[in-house]
Amino acid sequence: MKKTSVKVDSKKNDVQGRHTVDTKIFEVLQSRGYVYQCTDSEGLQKRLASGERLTFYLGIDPTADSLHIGHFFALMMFRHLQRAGHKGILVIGGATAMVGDPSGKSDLRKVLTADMVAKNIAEVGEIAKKFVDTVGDNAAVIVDNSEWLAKYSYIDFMREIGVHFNVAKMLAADAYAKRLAGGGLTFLEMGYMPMQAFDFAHLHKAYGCVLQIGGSDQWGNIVAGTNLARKRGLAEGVETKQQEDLFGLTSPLLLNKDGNKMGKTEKGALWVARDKTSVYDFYQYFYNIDDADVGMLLRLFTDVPLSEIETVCKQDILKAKKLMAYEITKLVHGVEDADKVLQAVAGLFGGGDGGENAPLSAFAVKGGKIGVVDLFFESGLVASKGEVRRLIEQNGLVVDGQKVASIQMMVTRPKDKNFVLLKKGKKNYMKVEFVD
RNA sequence: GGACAGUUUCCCGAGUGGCCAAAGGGAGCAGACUGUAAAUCUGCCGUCUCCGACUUCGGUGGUUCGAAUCCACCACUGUCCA
Repeated sequence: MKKTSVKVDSKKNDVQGRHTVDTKIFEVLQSRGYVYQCTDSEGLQKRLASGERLTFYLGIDPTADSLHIGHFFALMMFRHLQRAGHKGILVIGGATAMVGDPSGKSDLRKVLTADMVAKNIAEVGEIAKKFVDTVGDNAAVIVDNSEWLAKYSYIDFMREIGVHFNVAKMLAADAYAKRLAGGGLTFLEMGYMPMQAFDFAHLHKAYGCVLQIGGSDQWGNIVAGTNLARKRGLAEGVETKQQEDLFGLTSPLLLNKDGNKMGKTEKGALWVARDKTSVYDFYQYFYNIDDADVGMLLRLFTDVPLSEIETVCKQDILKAKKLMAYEITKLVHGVEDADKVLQAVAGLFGGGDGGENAPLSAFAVKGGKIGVVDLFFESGLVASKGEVRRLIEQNGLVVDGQKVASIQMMVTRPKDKNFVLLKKGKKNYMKVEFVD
């Protein structure tokens, strides 16, 4: 994996160790479209504008071994806040993943084994580091919530934390609505909210964390956290100072102009890890996005100034789209890979021969020739041989610029090179290498 | 623990003994038109040695010439009662 390219802006801190904080960060977040709900918008705005360095946190449950675009959204918010000079804590929910967040789900989550969770923790932490700066003066802290949750016994947790939860209120929360409507809400799932709420309360106590950010589906959990922290503060006699109020901030769901969730590709979710979604596919996903969504994506996932976004979208939507896809790819996969994709794309779609360096998935063929049907099927570009036949009938397959006309066709190793470029439809490419 | 309902191809959802590889919709794929966009039109959309054969309708067994459809048991999901 390449170096993480999150820069530390040292100018943000002066010599005395006093922190210079971007007091406009709330406005920045708002104008770029990150803000959906806030527990106390005015209060938070005031705190963020005060110039004081705040500690905030974002929790990610390692329920899968990679991150998808939804996480990316929250991590961008994290990045903005950290760059603005605030101190971030990234909580990897090793403990909460063992239970499973029911928020917004209509079915019970598959319960993960401890092994799976352990594996996911490592992977997710690794990827998150691309967005989260862990060095420098306001280095982010990455912690696993099992550090503090695992040591609790059931009885202690119920007595200390559970006592603060009103089930009637929990059930009224939007997060449980779908599970409740389905009628299958389990006690396990009810137990999730207190855990996450406890995270916030704990972080407040241990790190002075005052702000939790997350996706809109986290609203219920976040509010529960702010409430719990207050209640516990009182219960322990540590009266929470008024200005020490806790804040929650959520980002909207990432929807395209038709109101569908973004981040799905034909192969499933759009992943941040390159072995799950290749850099090329990642770039292509964004390039092929609807024109109407380009501005939004530029605001959310790039650092391009707002004024520039507006101009470029208005004047040249194709240029804007290209910029957006490139910038996002660069952010997630690094400059080198982003440039490589750009080069390949220029070749593939610009008429030249981009096959040579294209970061496309490759497939090796033994010997010098192979039938087209087998070739396309075995390369994995097409799911079944029947489909290969259909595609040939529909003129959808091309080998090295040559339309496949018959299922009988044989593909042979070219004389001047040792590979051949397969194309399915207009934009699905794959490289096939001939090996001996 | 008891009574009842359900489990269909990627998703939703028809199908109650042969006319079922299984209606319809969505998603997806390909072609035309374009800008690697959208919209629109057309075709495809279980697998294969593809004008024929094979395997699917929660699982296992059974009835029948013949079952996604009937019976038994099991599993899971849900509803109501305790």
